[in-house]
Amino acid sequence: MPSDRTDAAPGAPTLSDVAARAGVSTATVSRALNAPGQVTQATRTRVMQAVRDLGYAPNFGARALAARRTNTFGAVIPTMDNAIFARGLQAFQDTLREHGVTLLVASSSYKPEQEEDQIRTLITRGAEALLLIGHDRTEAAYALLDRQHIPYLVAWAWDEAAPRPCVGFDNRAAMQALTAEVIALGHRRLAVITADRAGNDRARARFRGVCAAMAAAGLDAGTLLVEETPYSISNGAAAFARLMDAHPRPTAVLCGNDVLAAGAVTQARALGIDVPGDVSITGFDDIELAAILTPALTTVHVPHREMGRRAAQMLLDMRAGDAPPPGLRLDAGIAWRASLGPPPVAGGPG
Amino acid sequence: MPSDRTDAAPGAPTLSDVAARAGVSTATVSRALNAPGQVTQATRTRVMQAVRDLGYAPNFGARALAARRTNTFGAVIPTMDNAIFARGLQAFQDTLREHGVTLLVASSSYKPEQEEDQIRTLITRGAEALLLIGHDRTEAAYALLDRQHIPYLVAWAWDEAAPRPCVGFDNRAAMQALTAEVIALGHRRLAVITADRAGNDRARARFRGVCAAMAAAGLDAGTLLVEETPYSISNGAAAFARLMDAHPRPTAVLCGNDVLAAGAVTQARALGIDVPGDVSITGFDDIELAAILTPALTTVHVPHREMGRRAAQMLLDMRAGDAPPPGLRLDAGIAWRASLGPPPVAGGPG
DNA sequence: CCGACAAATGTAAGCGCTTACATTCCACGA
DNA sequence: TCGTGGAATGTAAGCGCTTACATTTGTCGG
Repeated sequence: MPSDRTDAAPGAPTLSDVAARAGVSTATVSRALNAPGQVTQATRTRVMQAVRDLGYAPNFGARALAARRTNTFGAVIPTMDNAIFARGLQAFQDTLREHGVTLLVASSSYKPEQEEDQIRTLITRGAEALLLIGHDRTEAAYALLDRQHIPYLVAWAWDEAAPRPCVGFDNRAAMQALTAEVIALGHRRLAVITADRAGNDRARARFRGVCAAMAAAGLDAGTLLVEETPYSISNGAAAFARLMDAHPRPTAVLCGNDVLAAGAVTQARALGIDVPGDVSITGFDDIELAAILTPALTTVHVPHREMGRRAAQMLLDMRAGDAPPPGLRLDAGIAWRASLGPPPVAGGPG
Repeated sequence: MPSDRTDAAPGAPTLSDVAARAGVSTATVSRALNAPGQVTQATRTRVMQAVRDLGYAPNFGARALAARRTNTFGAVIPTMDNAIFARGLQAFQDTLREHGVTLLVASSSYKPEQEEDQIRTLITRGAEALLLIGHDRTEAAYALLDRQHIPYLVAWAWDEAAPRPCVGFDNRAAMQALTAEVIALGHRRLAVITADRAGNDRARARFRGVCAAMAAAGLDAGTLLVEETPYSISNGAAAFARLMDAHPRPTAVLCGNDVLAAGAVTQARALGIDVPGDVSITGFDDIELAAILTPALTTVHVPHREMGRRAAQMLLDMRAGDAPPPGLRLDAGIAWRASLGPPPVAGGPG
């Protein structure tokens, strides 16, 4: 019969309720829970029984406050709407879990102010380290991170000039390589469907990759048709439809990612345009969707899982006090599938 | 120059650092932050400046501890891997945000023990109310919820017999209606690709819907071919391939959800089987993917957004102390697309 | 059977915040 | 000029936990 004040209003059970029921002090309960080795087998059993009887669940806030650690990391991704970040984040989370760390995820809807907010929220909730996507963000966000002494890592983007730890692939180089292949197949009239480039360094880098490949092949980048639109299947479809109104039509449409490409492929079918017979379409990311489209999408394969794993490892090391590691560059290759082929004969080089 | 002990080790700035810098007490800072009206304009300005200067972010744990509220809800969904729950959860979250509530999401991988764990974790982190998917879970999980006095709501499933508040649609009835249409088109040899039914009441209900429709049409449910496999595109593809080895082949394959159906459709193409010419395929959920498959998928349309919105509203009411509401049933209709048609003539009723 | 040492347990001081209550300040009317 | 009341601010007591330190218990050699 607990005589503790906490049983006046029967709220959720607390440590001292458990202690009272088990007939020990709160310190012993705490130890039984967190360092079982420091407690007698008999005591532990008694405590555990009390925990079960009461349906006790510890209060994270109180624990964090007292112990000065949370074992929690955070990640802010641009969107949860599509699968671009899902696989990498899963690997990130799995690796963290192996090390006893919980991951909190927030999304910014590709908006810098919202990202800053989410960073603050995650810090507030005790994140001891943060994973961020790409380099573009407000100065205030970086300042906040520094003031709070929170280690952070930029992922999904590798940039040799970056003044911050990052892990990822070279978006520009990967897109340049893909574009070079497209050009090698004979395509001359190219178009791009890109996400908003403002505030999105990955999108900008990919776009620059296209331009670089054209320049390298002696093509005039001024002939490149550009559609800029937020990531979504329907936006990709609409952008593709607009491109098909151009005269002359482009023979290859390079999409900033697989989601836009999915819209393009779908729209092509709706318009009765054969892919890749009439127009070739490429993506970027190689999400699961890419392989099940009709035709299956030729795209840039990104090592999502490895990136997630490495990111987790790097961030764990940084929390442990290691010096910020140098940027880690992973390779992104081309996944060859059916949506890319030579240009139609009638529309060949001219 | 703060003389506070907290500046000995320059950790993250705290309330009292801000107070010192602004030249006021911690109480005033707290008020400036949480109840700006109670503080002079001048004071507020000074405090806010100090907050910015220091890059202060409040400590959620400490705040929750002192204020005894977190404005946080939780949701445990079976998986984040596919899009089934994404749209509904987004609407849920948006509605909560309008009311100043933050959502924490965890996933259980369709495993009851893991779900129990995640429920405990969310409670631990201060969830004041929980959204759960479906009715199947351990007794211990329900006991925990009750002990902690946490209001919770079951979503994605409506069941008139449920002893708990729930919001959703009638999985059995919806699947029965779809199956009835399939039978009405002339199909007699049916097959089902279902998720594991153990621990998944939605999958069981959908399966029962198929059986009920067959019984109602005078078909022998014993002739139904059944493939049970975890939700994933590749599992759906493999299950479909197995079904196509049967003699005689089924003329319609009813999938437990769109993800499995996506696998089936893809596999059909790989096998050179025409959909719906040779075999019809249906899904369930109507996720974005359904419309962009080739052929586009006939499926059960689920009112994800409305369900999410309603769930949020119900849970907010419950937190406010309202009596648990009666179950709320939403309608799920059929989204007619291209993947369902009459059976091939050679394989007609016989 | 005793003392010494280690293992088990208890005591109590905060962790950073909110908020009830106490105090101070200020504008205003008499 | 002073008293008064409400607004602004300060004081300090916890919220539920962990952990340094103190105390008790148990074990073993002599």
